[in-house]
Amino acid sequence: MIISIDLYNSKPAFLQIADVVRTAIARGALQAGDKLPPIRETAVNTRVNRNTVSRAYLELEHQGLVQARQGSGFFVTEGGADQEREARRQSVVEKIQELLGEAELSALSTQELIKLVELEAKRMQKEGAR
Amino acid sequence: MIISIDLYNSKPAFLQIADVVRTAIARGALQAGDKLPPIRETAVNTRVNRNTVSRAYLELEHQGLVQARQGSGFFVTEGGADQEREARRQSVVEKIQELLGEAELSALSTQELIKLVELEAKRMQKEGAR
Amino acid sequence: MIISIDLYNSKPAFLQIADVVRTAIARGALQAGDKLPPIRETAVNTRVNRNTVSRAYLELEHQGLVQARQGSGFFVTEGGADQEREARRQSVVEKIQELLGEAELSALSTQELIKLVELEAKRMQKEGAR
Amino acid sequence: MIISIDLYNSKPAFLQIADVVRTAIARGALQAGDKLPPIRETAVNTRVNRNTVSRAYLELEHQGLVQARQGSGFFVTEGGADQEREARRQSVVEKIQELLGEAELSALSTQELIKLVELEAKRMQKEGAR
DNA sequence: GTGGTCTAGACCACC
DNA sequence: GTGGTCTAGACCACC
Repeated sequence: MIISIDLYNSKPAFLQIADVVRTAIARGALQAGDKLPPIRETAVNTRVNRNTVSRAYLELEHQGLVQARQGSGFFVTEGGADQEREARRQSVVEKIQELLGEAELSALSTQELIKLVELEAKRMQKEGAR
Repeated sequence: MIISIDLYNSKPAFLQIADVVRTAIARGALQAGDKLPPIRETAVNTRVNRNTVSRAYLELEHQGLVQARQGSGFFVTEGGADQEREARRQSVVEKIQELLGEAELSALSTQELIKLVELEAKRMQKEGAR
Repeated sequence: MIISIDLYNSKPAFLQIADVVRTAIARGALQAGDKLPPIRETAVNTRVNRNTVSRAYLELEHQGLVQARQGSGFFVTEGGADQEREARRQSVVEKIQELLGEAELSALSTQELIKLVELEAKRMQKEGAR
Repeated sequence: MIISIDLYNSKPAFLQIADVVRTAIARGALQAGDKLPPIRETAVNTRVNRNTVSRAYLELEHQGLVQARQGSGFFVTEGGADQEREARRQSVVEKIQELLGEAELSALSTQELIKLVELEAKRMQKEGAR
């Protein structure tokens, strides 16, 4: 796994790095027990100081997604994937609630909203297939 | 129709007033040809200066949702409701696209997303029924 | 660029100010990216309150000709000049249609009308040269 | 010649009647010495009181376009057509001046203006031919 | 320094 | 009664 970020993005580099790892865990690209790329290696790949990568990994450790083993590296924890997926599910649920509120204020029924979701999902699939 | 706003909200008062009217138009509470509450009346109800209400109504006029008739008041235009509903639909579609993007990064399938939408819709219905 | 208006004109001051700027954009005196004179400066030059200038600039922003940048000023937008020129061309076409209708009711042929246009154009050129 | 007007038009009936006659004179449909339709007849055709028609005809007499002959009717005067055509020409010239002024403020050259006049003239001819 | 929002109050035009 | 324009002045946010 190679981590790369966008240095021109205004989002702090350490947050971007943490996000990339979180997404990899959520999607199963990194599974329980898997080793994260070493700090030095990620620092080179992202053209960022080692301290910045360190901060990103510590962030993930505080969150309980990964765990450092002295002299060996960072490893994905047992419940990490489930925890991250649950957090993302929560965030999606919140956005859905906003969406439903907005739909209600727009005279859009839930039926129509779901149709729109299906429609857009198909459109994205097609575009992704290109 | 009585317009009221939240003076402690950081959102400018004139925008809040415009939004209340826009929503009323989108939902059909104010229909084509209907008269908006007079500027002075809304100023009293919202505890805001006449100029501020004036600005809100002017905003809606620029948008083509209402039209002023000198000495008579502001009236909802013919195509106003359709225009506003279409704008809101567009905004909902954009949020759906964001949501689908996020769902994909979270290993959430479209099927699961739609189930979540249905679930939340039911929950909100229940809460609304209370 | 210095904006000045006629305070004794019955046309509202904010419209006069907006028209001066619109004309400057149409003629290329203000080009895409150019900064408008600051609100306070124009208020002094036109002997009008800041709010009045503000309203004029807001009008232009609603129209898409200029754009405000917080703490920096108002700037002419990319497509502003083209948009304004097209609008003016449209307005001229409408006046030409009226003129042709009137000419027809006056037993004036199109040929004669065009001769009149050329004649008047020359007269104005001479007067402008003085 | 039958005179008819639009009773729902906000323009006063007597002015509408006078305009119809003036246009007929300018176009040569009514020539020097020709008799205008009798007041009573025009009153019936326009569904208007005889006094109103009378006022219209008097207006034209004041202008020197027609002349009453006791017990006989109203007749187009000798110089009437020329006078009316000159007046209309003058009015057209004034509108052309406005147009040229506007064109100048819009970065439209006289050449382009004349092209627009020719273009619109052709368009109107085609539409009239239909 | 630059724009954004708001108030209180004046005077006007149209109805 | 209803909207339209304007002033003088306040306080704020972004730079």
